Amino acid sequence: MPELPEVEITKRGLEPSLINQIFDNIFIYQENLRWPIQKNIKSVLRNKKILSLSRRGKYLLINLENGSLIIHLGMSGSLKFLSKHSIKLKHDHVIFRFCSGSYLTFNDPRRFGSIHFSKEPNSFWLIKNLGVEPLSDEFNIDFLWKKCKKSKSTIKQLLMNHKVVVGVGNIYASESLFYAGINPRKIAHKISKKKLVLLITEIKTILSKAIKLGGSSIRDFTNSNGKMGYFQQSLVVYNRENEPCVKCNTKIKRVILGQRSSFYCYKCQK
DNA sequence: AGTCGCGCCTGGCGGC
DNA sequence: TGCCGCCAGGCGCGAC
Repeated sequence: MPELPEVEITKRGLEPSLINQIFDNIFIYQENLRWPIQKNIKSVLRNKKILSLSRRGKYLLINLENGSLIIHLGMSGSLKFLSKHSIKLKHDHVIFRFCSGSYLTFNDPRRFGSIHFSKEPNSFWLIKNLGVEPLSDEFNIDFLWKKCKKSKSTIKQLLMNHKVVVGVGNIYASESLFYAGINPRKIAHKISKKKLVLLITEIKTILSKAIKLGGSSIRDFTNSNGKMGYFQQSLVVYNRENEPCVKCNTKIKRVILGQRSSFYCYKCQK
């Protein structure tokens, strides 16, 4: 399931191949993704050149002369660059063809992903209300302290609230709370400033590390080279219910918070 | 205004 | 072996 690191890896992987490509045609095999693909997307993209790629939260932005293609990978989405025509795979919902004869395919078994076009992506409805980037300087103790002070929800739910901070999904929320020694069920405004400082450091560290290692993957994610990420091998609590804690050997617990599985060690995380 | 529960969708897995 | 039912998970939205 792609989180911020996976999207960043996809972006970095695709960028060299996509820069300067000019859209020729778009083949839509399934228009009902998380949001229906807009009807005019073919005409909007045709003959437009790709200038750059960027990322906002888990949204990948393919920036053109006239606006941006906004792609979300949902839970199971992946993008692949193909230098020449190839057989359409199951769940290849959209295939972009470039004038060079190369292709970009959007594959997404669960169809939680989406594809949009916007002339001004920063004010696009899916983007404009997003919180701060966790790897930016805006994600600092003053910011998180203020957010926590006025929050009645648990720290894990606050971390996963994309109006607060983007890109921290279920896996990295669980992992960073473990490293910071904070119980995911702890109410946000009851956590000390000192602990929050540590939490910020751990989030930044773990996301950077995951990007470096090539992204994590539980089941569905493959990066743009088609290789499985291997960060999953270094997950310490996520999906490890009843396995021993790496620090103290206590059995890892699983609880549901906000409809999501959360994993933690009740001895190491207070 | 902040928080919570719902539903979209498919593949994989456990149970019989 | 085959089929069924359940579950995961991102995230916008409506309800409170």
